[in-house]
Amino acid sequence: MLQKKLGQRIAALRKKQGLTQEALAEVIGCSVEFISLVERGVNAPSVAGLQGFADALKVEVRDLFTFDGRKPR
Amino acid sequence: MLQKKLGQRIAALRKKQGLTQEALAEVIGCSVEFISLVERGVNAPSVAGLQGFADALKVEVRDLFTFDGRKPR
DNA sequence: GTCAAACCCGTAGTTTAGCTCCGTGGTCAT
DNA sequence: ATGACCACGGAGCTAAACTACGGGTTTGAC
Repeated sequence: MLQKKLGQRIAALRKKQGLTQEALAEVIGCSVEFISLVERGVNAPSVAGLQGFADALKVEVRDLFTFDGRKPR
Repeated sequence: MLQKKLGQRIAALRKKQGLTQEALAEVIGCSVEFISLVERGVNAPSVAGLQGFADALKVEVRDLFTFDGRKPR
């Protein structure tokens, strides 16, 4: 449930940056397959990995957990 | 680095709730030792585990990654 | 000053999942 | 019909998430 939403959030942020899965993988330094797994919610990145995703997507880590219509405080 | 700050954040939230490590462990359903490891930044909870921590501490997951003086948007 | 609550910390162990590589096959546009 | 992008399966390695046990330190109350 959580990792599913996290994946969707990451996919959305990636597209907003105009990046392909492969490009994102290269920036982060991980495999393309892993990006796919994460975005589909099959796997979640480790906490250490979250930092890499946040950096690559140019957001704070907490923004990765800021979903849909929820207004950030 | 990240897990260190995460641990401090969790410890702070726990104390704000007036909970002991043991009490928190019982609510979450994990061992007391693990709480200790997490708060000291030795280990980080898995993404699935984060939900448990957030629930027990009565915050959103993203609030676990909202640190120090950083102003939330 | 002693007793206990709360916590730190080491060691050692099991199991999960984070993460990889390789390959296939589907879709869509060009 | 070729290439870019992605979903998906199988198969695997390894680090780390998580546990139990045991001892040791600080703190505060009495």
